[in-house]
Amino acid sequence: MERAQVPETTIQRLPVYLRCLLQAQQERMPVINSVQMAEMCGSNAAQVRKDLSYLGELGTRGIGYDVEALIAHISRVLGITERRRAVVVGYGRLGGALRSYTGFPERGFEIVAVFDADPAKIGTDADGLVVRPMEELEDGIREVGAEIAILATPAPVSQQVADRLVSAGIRAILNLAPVRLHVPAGVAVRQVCLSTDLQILSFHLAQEQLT
Amino acid sequence: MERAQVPETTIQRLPVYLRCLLQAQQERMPVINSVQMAEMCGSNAAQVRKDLSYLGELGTRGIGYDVEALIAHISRVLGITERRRAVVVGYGRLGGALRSYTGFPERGFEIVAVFDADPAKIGTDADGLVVRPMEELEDGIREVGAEIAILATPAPVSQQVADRLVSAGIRAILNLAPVRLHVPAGVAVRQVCLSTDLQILSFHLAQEQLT
DNA sequence: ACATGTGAAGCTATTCACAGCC
DNA sequence: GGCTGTGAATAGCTTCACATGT
Repeated sequence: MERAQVPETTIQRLPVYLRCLLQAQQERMPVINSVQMAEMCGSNAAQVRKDLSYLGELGTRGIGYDVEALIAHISRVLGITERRRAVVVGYGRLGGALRSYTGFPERGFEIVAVFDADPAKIGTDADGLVVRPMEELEDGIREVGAEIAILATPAPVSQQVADRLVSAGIRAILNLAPVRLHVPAGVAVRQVCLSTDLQILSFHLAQEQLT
Repeated sequence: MERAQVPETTIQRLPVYLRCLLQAQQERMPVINSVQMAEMCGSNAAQVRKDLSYLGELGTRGIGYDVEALIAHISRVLGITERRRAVVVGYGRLGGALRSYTGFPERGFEIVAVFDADPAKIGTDADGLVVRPMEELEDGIREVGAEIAILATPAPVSQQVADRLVSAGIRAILNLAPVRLHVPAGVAVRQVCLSTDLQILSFHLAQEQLT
């Protein structure tokens, strides 16, 4: 293992840096420095430098960071130099929105299959893909070579679907249902819960209101 | 200021505790202890106790925590004893999914208005609400007394819409567009970016793959 | 006996400040 | 002179371990 260990907090900021670098690239900036990056992504210069230094010595003293090179490097660290294949499981309103979200392809991801349990949806069009039945989940995942699953099923069934995803070889799950998933070690899960975010916002409103 | 200062990390876990307590309530558990809570929400007992202790002395030594009382207390801290009113801005596929998401009402939130810029959508039904034009944004927000905005507009216009939300008195924004919003102090923003989450998952896949 | 609440210890992350290099 | 990379200092979070109360 060459790369010592990039802290998890740093990893979580890499996508932000990448976004800001892509913007700089569009603005035809050949080089960017830590102060500019910090401004663009709402951080501070020392943090940016420290984070990037975990990935290697990527900058040039007195100059800054080469935008192209840094984009390439962060993309490599994030493992998105090739587009990664993902499946959407649960084609309700949220699953539908995710399937047709245009931001994924340009950020390194491709939706390659869609599954749902509802017989009325099976076989219908999902923005260019066909909605497949849950019975085909394991085979379908192997067929298309998907590595990531976006889980947009109803909360009560999410755990059992997750178990099947894992047994089909999925190692990364983005869970949109408000339940904690139990998965074996080696499987990465990220939880997105909009109600949770709203409740945190509500806390801040409540704080202000007790003036 | 009576309540010393609840750490931000603790606040972020309160919604998780609340979810787990509601589950305990449904299972007719009158009392729960820190070990059980930790198991249910994937934390550890010391963390649970420390977090809850920031809110006051809510447990009984030798017994544990009264489920009902703790639900009430956390709800109060999160400011969701009354349902908070939110507007959805941007009624595309994502905005549509959010508007009809049934999880909000039971977690303390109510969508009270929907706005969009597209003339073809204005006036149409949004699951029981009427899609209103962006021209009515400020007046509409004041009219319905909304405190929170869920921002699901295209990335390029999100900042200018956010500015208008703030000038209309909104103090909490849930931003679903992949751009950093600049807002004045006193306005809380939470950023949800699914591409970011996928990229973090991709990093973990990449780590494993370099075996 | 049992489980909370909490100082203290240990650990991780952020910020500072400057040496090192262009 | 300017900007990176980084050890040192600081701040913040988590875990431990036990005194405290039921």
